Amino acid sequence: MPELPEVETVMRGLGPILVGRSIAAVELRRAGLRFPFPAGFAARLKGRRVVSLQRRAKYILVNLDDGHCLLVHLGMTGRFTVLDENAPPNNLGEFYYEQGAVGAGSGPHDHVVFLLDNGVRVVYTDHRRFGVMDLLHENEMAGHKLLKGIGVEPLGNEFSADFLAARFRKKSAPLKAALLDQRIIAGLGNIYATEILYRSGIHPETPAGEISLPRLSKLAAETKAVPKQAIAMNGTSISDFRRVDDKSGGFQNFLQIYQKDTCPKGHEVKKIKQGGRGTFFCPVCQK
DNA sequence: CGGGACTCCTGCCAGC
DNA sequence: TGCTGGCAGGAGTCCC
Repeated sequence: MPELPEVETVMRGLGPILVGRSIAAVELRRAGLRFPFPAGFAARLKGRRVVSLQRRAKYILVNLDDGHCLLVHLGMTGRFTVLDENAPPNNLGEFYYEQGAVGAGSGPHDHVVFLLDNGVRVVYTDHRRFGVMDLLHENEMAGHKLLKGIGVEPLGNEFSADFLAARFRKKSAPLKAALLDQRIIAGLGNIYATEILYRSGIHPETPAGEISLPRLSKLAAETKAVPKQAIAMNGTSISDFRRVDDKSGGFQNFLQIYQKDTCPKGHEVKKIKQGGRGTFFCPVCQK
Protein backbone atom coordinates (compact mmCIF):
# COMPACT_ATOMS: atom_id res chain seq x y z
CA MET A 1 0.00 0.00 0.00
CA PRO A 2 1.74 3.11 -1.12
CA GLU A 3 2.30 5.57 1.68
CA LEU A 4 4.68 8.52 1.76
CA PRO A 5 7.93 6.50 1.39
CA GLU A 6 6.52 4.36 -1.42
CA VAL A 7 5.18 7.38 -3.29
CA GLU A 8 8.52 9.12 -2.85
CA THR A 9 10.27 6.00 -4.18
CA VAL A 10 8.00 5.80 -7.22
CA MET A 11 8.46 9.51 -7.91
CA ARG A 12 12.23 9.19 -7.74
CA GLY A 13 12.08 6.22 -10.07
CA LEU A 14 9.93 8.03 -12.60
CA GLY A 15 11.98 11.22 -12.58
CA PRO A 16 14.84 10.08 -14.86
CA ILE A 17 12.34 8.38 -17.18
CA LEU A 18 10.04 11.37 -17.60
CA VAL A 19 11.88 14.63 -17.05
CA GLY A 20 12.85 16.31 -20.30
CA ARG A 21 10.75 13.93 -22.39
CA SER A 22 7.60 14.83 -24.24
CA ILE A 23 4.39 12.84 -24.11
CA ALA A 24 3.68 11.55 -27.62
CA ALA A 25 0.35 9.93 -26.77
CA VAL A 26 -1.78 8.79 -23.87
CA GLU A 27 -4.01 5.74 -24.11
CA LEU A 28 -6.90 5.48 -21.68
CA ARG A 29 -8.33 2.00 -21.27
CA ARG A 30 -11.31 3.13 -19.27
CA ALA A 31 -13.24 6.27 -18.36
CA GLY A 32 -11.52 6.82 -15.05
CA LEU A 33 -10.13 5.38 -11.86
CA ARG A 34 -11.65 6.50 -8.56
CA PHE A 35 -12.91 9.54 -10.42
CA PRO A 36 -13.49 10.00 -14.14
CA PHE A 37 -10.49 11.33 -16.03
CA PRO A 38 -10.89 15.08 -16.64
CA ALA A 39 -12.32 16.24 -19.95
CA GLY A 40 -9.82 16.02 -22.77
CA PHE A 41 -7.27 14.38 -20.49
CA ALA A 42 -5.29 12.50 -23.15
CA ALA A 43 -5.47 15.30 -25.71
CA ARG A 44 -4.30 17.91 -23.22
CA LEU A 45 -1.29 15.79 -22.24
CA LYS A 46 -0.23 15.08 -25.81
CA GLY A 47 2.83 17.06 -26.86
CA ARG A 48 3.58 18.33 -23.38
CA ARG A 49 7.13 18.12 -22.07
CA VAL A 50 7.75 17.03 -18.50
CA VAL A 51 9.64 19.70 -16.56
CA SER A 52 9.90 18.18 -13.10
CA LEU A 53 8.29 15.86 -10.58
CA GLN A 54 7.43 16.47 -6.97
CA ARG A 55 5.55 14.75 -4.18
CA ARG A 56 2.93 16.21 -1.88
CA ALA A 57 1.47 13.86 0.75
CA LYS A 58 0.74 10.69 -1.24
CA TYR A 59 0.34 12.57 -4.50
CA ILE A 60 2.83 12.62 -7.34
CA LEU A 61 2.81 15.89 -9.26
CA VAL A 62 4.19 15.85 -12.78
CA ASN A 63 4.88 19.43 -13.83
CA LEU A 64 4.44 20.12 -17.54
CA ASP A 65 5.86 22.80 -19.82
CA ASP A 66 2.52 24.61 -20.23
CA GLY A 67 2.08 25.31 -16.53
CA HIS A 68 -0.23 22.38 -16.01
CA CYS A 69 0.39 19.56 -13.64
CA LEU A 70 -0.54 15.89 -13.86
CA LEU A 71 -1.65 14.76 -10.44
CA VAL A 72 -1.41 11.05 -9.62
CA HIS A 73 -2.46 9.13 -6.52
CA LEU A 74 -1.61 5.43 -6.43
CA GLY A 75 -4.51 4.55 -4.17
CA MET A 76 -4.06 1.05 -2.80
CA THR A 77 -2.62 -0.83 -5.73
CA GLY A 78 -1.45 1.70 -8.29
CA ARG A 79 1.93 1.09 -9.89
CA PHE A 80 3.96 2.23 -12.85
CA THR A 81 5.90 -0.03 -15.16
CA VAL A 82 8.41 1.28 -17.67
CA LEU A 83 8.63 -0.54 -20.99
CA ASP A 84 11.65 0.26 -23.12
CA GLU A 85 11.77 -1.39 -26.52
CA ASN A 86 15.46 -0.55 -26.78
CA ALA A 87 16.33 -1.96 -23.40
CA PRO A 88 19.11 -4.55 -23.40
CA PRO A 89 18.29 -8.21 -22.71
CA ASN A 90 17.55 -9.12 -19.10
CA ASN A 91 16.07 -5.72 -18.56
CA LEU A 92 12.50 -5.66 -17.33
CA GLY A 93 11.31 -4.86 -20.85
CA GLU A 94 11.67 -8.43 -22.03
CA PHE A 95 9.73 -9.93 -19.19
CA TYR A 96 6.95 -7.46 -19.37
CA TYR A 97 6.28 -7.93 -23.02
CA GLU A 98 4.68 -11.26 -22.20
CA GLN A 99 1.10 -11.04 -23.31
CA GLY A 100 -1.18 -9.90 -20.57
CA ALA A 101 1.54 -9.54 -17.98
CA VAL A 102 1.08 -6.89 -15.35
CA GLY A 103 2.18 -3.53 -16.67
CA ALA A 104 2.60 -4.70 -20.27
CA GLY A 105 -0.15 -2.36 -21.30
CA SER A 106 -2.49 -5.15 -22.31
CA GLY A 107 -3.48 -6.62 -18.96
CA PRO A 108 -6.98 -6.20 -17.57
CA HIS A 109 -5.78 -3.70 -14.97
CA ASP A 110 -3.43 -1.67 -17.16
CA HIS A 111 -5.57 1.43 -17.30
CA VAL A 112 -3.34 4.18 -18.68
CA VAL A 113 -0.38 4.05 -21.05
CA PHE A 114 1.89 7.07 -21.58
CA LEU A 115 3.92 6.87 -24.77
CA LEU A 116 7.00 9.09 -24.65
CA ASP A 117 8.77 10.71 -27.58
CA ASN A 118 11.68 8.26 -27.28
CA GLY A 119 9.45 5.21 -27.62
CA VAL A 120 9.39 4.35 -23.94
CA ARG A 121 5.98 3.41 -22.58
CA VAL A 122 4.98 4.08 -19.01
CA VAL A 123 2.05 1.91 -17.96
CA TYR A 124 -0.19 2.63 -15.00
CA THR A 125 -1.67 -0.54 -13.48
CA ASP A 126 -4.17 -0.50 -10.64
CA HIS A 127 -6.35 -3.54 -10.05
CA ARG A 128 -8.46 -1.99 -7.32
CA ARG A 129 -8.75 1.35 -9.07
CA PHE A 130 -8.49 3.42 -5.91
CA GLY A 131 -5.97 5.58 -7.74
CA VAL A 132 -6.59 9.07 -9.05
CA MET A 133 -5.35 11.06 -12.04
CA ASP A 134 -6.22 14.67 -12.68
CA LEU A 135 -4.85 17.55 -14.71
CA LEU A 136 -4.77 21.01 -13.23
CA HIS A 137 -2.99 24.31 -13.71
CA GLU A 138 -0.28 25.18 -11.22
CA ASN A 139 -2.34 28.23 -10.22
CA GLU A 140 -5.17 25.93 -9.20
CA MET A 141 -3.11 23.72 -6.95
CA ALA A 142 -3.77 25.54 -3.72
CA GLY A 143 -7.52 25.33 -4.22
CA HIS A 144 -7.68 21.85 -5.71
CA LYS A 145 -10.21 19.71 -3.88
CA LEU A 146 -7.71 16.92 -3.27
CA LEU A 147 -4.79 19.12 -2.25
CA LYS A 148 -6.34 21.88 -0.19
CA GLY A 149 -6.47 21.19 3.51
CA ILE A 150 -3.62 18.69 3.42
CA GLY A 151 -1.46 18.88 6.50
CA VAL A 152 2.27 19.25 6.98
CA GLU A 153 4.89 16.90 5.63
CA PRO A 154 6.41 14.86 8.47
CA LEU A 155 9.87 15.38 6.98
CA GLY A 156 9.34 19.11 6.58
CA ASN A 157 10.42 21.94 8.86
CA GLU A 158 6.92 22.78 10.05
CA PHE A 159 6.50 19.40 11.69
CA SER A 160 7.39 19.19 15.38
CA ALA A 161 6.15 18.11 18.79
CA ASP A 162 4.74 21.62 19.27
CA PHE A 163 2.83 21.30 16.03
CA LEU A 164 1.36 17.99 17.20
CA ALA A 165 0.46 19.48 20.56
CA ALA A 166 -1.39 22.32 18.86
CA ARG A 167 -3.25 20.11 16.40
CA PHE A 168 -4.08 17.35 18.90
CA ARG A 169 -5.23 19.74 21.60
CA LYS A 170 -8.66 18.73 22.92
CA LYS A 171 -8.87 15.99 20.31
CA SER A 172 -10.75 12.95 21.54
CA ALA A 173 -10.12 10.76 18.51
CA PRO A 174 -7.75 7.82 19.07
CA LEU A 175 -4.14 8.65 18.26
CA LYS A 176 -4.02 6.12 15.44
CA ALA A 177 -6.88 7.90 13.67
CA ALA A 178 -5.21 11.27 14.24
CA LEU A 179 -1.96 10.05 12.68
CA LEU A 180 -3.87 8.86 9.62
CA ASP A 181 -5.73 12.18 9.27
CA GLN A 182 -4.18 13.69 6.15
CA ARG A 183 -5.38 17.17 7.18
CA ILE A 184 -2.94 17.05 10.08
CA ILE A 185 0.04 15.01 8.86
CA ALA A 186 0.46 14.39 5.14
CA GLY A 187 1.40 10.98 3.87
CA LEU A 188 1.12 8.49 6.71
CA GLY A 189 -0.88 5.33 6.06
CA ASN A 190 -1.83 2.31 8.08
CA ILE A 191 1.52 0.54 8.11
CA TYR A 192 3.67 3.51 9.08
CA ALA A 193 1.17 4.85 11.61
CA THR A 194 1.16 1.41 13.24
CA GLU A 195 4.96 1.24 13.31
CA ILE A 196 5.34 4.80 14.59
CA LEU A 197 2.99 4.08 17.49
CA TYR A 198 4.92 0.98 18.48
CA ARG A 199 8.28 2.71 18.32
CA SER A 200 6.86 5.59 20.33
CA GLY A 201 5.52 3.23 22.99
CA ILE A 202 2.05 4.74 22.86
CA HIS A 203 -1.21 2.80 22.86
CA PRO A 204 -3.08 3.42 19.59
CA GLU A 205 -6.39 4.04 21.34
CA THR A 206 -5.08 6.85 23.53
CA PRO A 207 -7.10 10.01 22.83
CA ALA A 208 -4.82 12.27 20.83
CA GLY A 209 -5.44 15.22 23.10
CA GLU A 210 -4.32 13.40 26.23
CA ILE A 211 -0.71 12.77 25.32
CA SER A 212 1.93 14.58 27.34
CA LEU A 213 4.47 16.82 25.65
CA PRO A 214 7.41 14.49 26.37
CA ARG A 215 5.55 11.63 24.72
CA LEU A 216 4.59 13.88 21.81
CA SER A 217 8.28 14.64 21.40
CA LYS A 218 9.03 10.94 21.10
CA LEU A 219 6.08 10.56 18.72
CA ALA A 220 7.25 13.45 16.55
CA ALA A 221 10.78 12.03 16.41
CA GLU A 222 9.52 8.61 15.28
CA THR A 223 7.10 10.19 12.81
CA LYS A 224 10.15 11.65 11.12
CA ALA A 225 12.51 8.71 11.60
CA VAL A 226 10.30 5.91 10.32
CA PRO A 227 9.41 7.41 6.91
CA LYS A 228 12.96 8.66 6.54
CA GLN A 229 14.39 5.20 7.10
CA ALA A 230 11.76 3.67 4.82
CA ILE A 231 12.63 6.06 1.99
CA ALA A 232 16.27 5.08 2.38
CA MET A 233 15.19 1.46 1.91
CA ASN A 234 12.97 2.26 -1.09
CA GLY A 235 9.76 1.72 0.80
CA THR A 236 7.88 -1.30 2.05
CA SER A 237 6.75 -4.16 -0.16
CA ILE A 238 3.91 -6.00 1.53
CA SER A 239 1.87 -7.16 -1.39
CA ASP A 240 1.05 -4.62 -4.04
CA PHE A 241 3.72 -1.99 -3.93
CA ARG A 242 6.60 -2.24 -6.36
CA ARG A 243 9.22 0.22 -7.36
CA VAL A 244 9.10 1.52 -10.91
CA ASP A 245 11.92 -0.87 -11.87
CA ASP A 246 10.02 -3.73 -10.22
CA LYS A 247 12.58 -4.27 -7.50
CA SER A 248 10.90 -4.66 -4.16
CA GLY A 249 11.34 -2.16 -1.39
CA GLY A 250 13.30 -3.26 1.65
CA PHE A 251 11.57 -1.74 4.64
CA GLN A 252 9.24 -4.70 5.22
CA ASN A 253 12.24 -6.46 6.76
CA PHE A 254 12.38 -3.75 9.41
CA LEU A 255 8.74 -3.75 10.41
CA GLN A 256 8.50 -4.42 14.13
CA ILE A 257 4.78 -4.80 14.74
CA TYR A 258 2.69 -4.67 11.56
CA GLN A 259 1.30 -8.15 10.86
CA LYS A 260 3.55 -9.66 13.51
CA ASP A 261 2.55 -12.25 16.11
CA THR A 262 5.10 -11.12 18.66
CA CYS A 263 6.82 -7.79 19.21
CA PRO A 264 10.65 -7.49 19.14
CA LYS A 265 10.67 -8.01 22.91
CA GLY A 266 8.74 -11.24 22.60
CA HIS A 267 5.34 -10.08 23.83
CA GLU A 268 2.18 -11.22 22.13
CA VAL A 269 0.89 -8.70 19.61
CA LYS A 270 -2.77 -7.73 19.74
CA LYS A 271 -4.78 -6.84 16.70
CA ILE A 272 -7.73 -4.51 16.82
CA LYS A 273 -9.76 -2.62 14.27
CA GLN A 274 -9.79 1.16 14.28
CA GLY A 275 -11.85 3.00 11.73
CA GLY A 276 -12.04 -0.15 9.64
CA ARG A 277 -8.25 -0.52 9.59
CA GLY A 278 -6.21 -3.15 11.28
CA THR A 279 -4.01 -1.93 14.12
CA PHE A 280 -1.27 -4.13 15.56
CA PHE A 281 0.09 -3.17 18.95
CA CYS A 282 1.88 -4.57 21.97
CA PRO A 283 -0.13 -4.19 25.19
CA VAL A 284 3.09 -4.41 27.22
CA CYS A 285 5.26 -1.95 25.27
CA GLN A 286 2.52 0.51 24.37
CA LYS A 287 0.71 2.31 27.18
C1' DC B 1 -17.58 20.75 13.89
C1' DG B 2 -15.76 16.24 15.39
C1' DG B 3 -15.87 11.50 14.90
C1' DG B 4 -17.36 7.32 13.15
C1' DA B 5 -19.54 4.51 9.53
C1' DC B 6 -20.01 3.61 4.86
C1' DT B 7 -18.39 3.37 0.11
C1' DC B 8 -15.65 2.39 -3.94
C1' DC B 9 -12.74 -2.17 -6.04
C1' DT B 10 -10.54 -6.76 -6.79
C1' DG B 11 -7.75 -10.68 -5.25
C1' DC B 12 -7.10 -13.83 -1.91
C1' DC B 13 -8.08 -17.11 1.59
C1' DA B 14 -10.52 -19.39 5.46
C1' DG B 15 -14.32 -22.05 6.26
C1' DC B 16 -18.19 -24.70 5.28
C1' DT C 1 -14.00 -29.74 -4.33
C1' DG C 2 -16.09 -25.48 -5.03
C1' DC C 3 -18.43 -21.69 -3.62
C1' DT C 4 -19.10 -17.83 -0.47
C1' DG C 5 -18.24 -14.44 2.72
C1' DG C 6 -14.93 -11.72 4.90
C1' DC C 7 -10.89 -9.05 4.73
C1' DA C 8 -7.39 -5.74 3.01
C1' DG C 9 -7.22 -0.30 2.92
C1' DG C 10 -6.88 5.60 1.00
C1' DA C 11 -9.83 8.93 1.40
C1' DG C 12 -14.17 11.27 0.03
C1' DT C 13 -18.79 11.58 1.62
C1' DC C 14 -22.48 11.25 4.60
C1' DC C 15 -24.78 11.24 9.00
C1' DC C 16 -25.41 11.97 13.91
